[in-house]
Amino acid sequence: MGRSPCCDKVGLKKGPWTPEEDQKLLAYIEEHGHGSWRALPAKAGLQRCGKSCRLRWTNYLRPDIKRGKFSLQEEQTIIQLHALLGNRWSAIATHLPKRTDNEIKNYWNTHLKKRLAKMGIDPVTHKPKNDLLSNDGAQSKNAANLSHMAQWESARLEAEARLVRESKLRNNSCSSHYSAPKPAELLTTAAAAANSNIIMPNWNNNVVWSKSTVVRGDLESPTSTLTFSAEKRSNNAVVHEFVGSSSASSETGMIKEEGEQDWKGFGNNNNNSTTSLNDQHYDQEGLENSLSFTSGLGVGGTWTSSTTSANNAHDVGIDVNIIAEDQGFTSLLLNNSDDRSLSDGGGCDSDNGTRGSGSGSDQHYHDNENYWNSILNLVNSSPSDSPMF
DNA sequence: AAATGGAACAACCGCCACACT
DNA sequence: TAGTGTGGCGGTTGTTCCATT
Repeated sequence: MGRSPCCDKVGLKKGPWTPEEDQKLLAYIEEHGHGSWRALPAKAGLQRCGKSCRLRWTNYLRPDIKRGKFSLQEEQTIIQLHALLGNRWSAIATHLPKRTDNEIKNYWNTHLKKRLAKMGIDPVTHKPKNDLLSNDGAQSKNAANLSHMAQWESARLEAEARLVRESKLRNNSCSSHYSAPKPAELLTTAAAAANSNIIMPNWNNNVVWSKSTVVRGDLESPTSTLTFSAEKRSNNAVVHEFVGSSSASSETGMIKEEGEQDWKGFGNNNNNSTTSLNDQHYDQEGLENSLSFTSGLGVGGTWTSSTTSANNAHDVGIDVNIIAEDQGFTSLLLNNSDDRSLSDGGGCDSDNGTRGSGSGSDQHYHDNENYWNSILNLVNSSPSDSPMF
């Protein structure tokens, strides 16, 4: 017996929502929470399917949604995260407070994609189109795809390794015999394959070249959302802590706003085994001045804010600690990137675009301190910190 | 003023993963 | 363990708005 489609009932309304419907849905959820979406329409007196209600709520009615024009900062973040994550809109949305994945997706398709294309950057690979056309186009494209895939694969392997590690640590908290494979070991192949250059544009018509060195965020497998490890302290786990400070406005950065927590009470029965960014224990009152979060990691190694380029990281954003969670892994990555220094977190400043006098591929891959630094800087820093704007 | 085409956005559809029985 | 229900995600489509001719 097959499963019946969500909206197969005759008589269910489709199409645009009316203000009355919105009101009904809003009122019901405010009073009862959404509970089971499937059951909601009947209870709320709506001739809609549950799925439609859920979409309407998550994409439009939720109070913690910011609508309207995307800021430059947001645009930049989207582009960079897209280069990193591909079309994982929900993951990208995690880093854009108050924006929905649908909105970001639409904005990408209608604005950013075209703009990148106009600038001669392939919106899929984030590489210059010339690059793809010259040499062997198909080969380059394949390499780019491979890059994305490799990043995914590396993230997936990392997540798996961590899960195994965590469960082992819990089960054998006192055992020292466990030797889960280090992420670096798991990732060697993927990391090597993923070592490719990605372009970061800015809207001043400078194309900023960067070389991705496959430093990775804490990505999960492609089928799940981008999350950060909010691991409980286990016996063997080293817990890195990053404390940043910022005067950034709430418009940028990964700041959790009031509404997000408020709505947790509305029947949200998600029991994700992982903790999303939104679940990080942000101290709301302290957001404006300081933020702290921890990331437990089961692999040895220490990291301070000065050991990576993210020395000017502010706020909460991509989990900087994780990038340097494993020195072995980091070393591997650094080696793969021709031992490029990461100490100068200048991000994607104009320096990186000054390649006019250069020649050949070396200039082509002109140091940008690396692509990830830019992402980190941009996502983590206030707009005023960004040389881009 | 009407027609047309493109842009922007809301909503739908199909698939998938996970939880539950 | 298989079957089923549910929610989430990404791709796509439909509709509306607006500028141009």
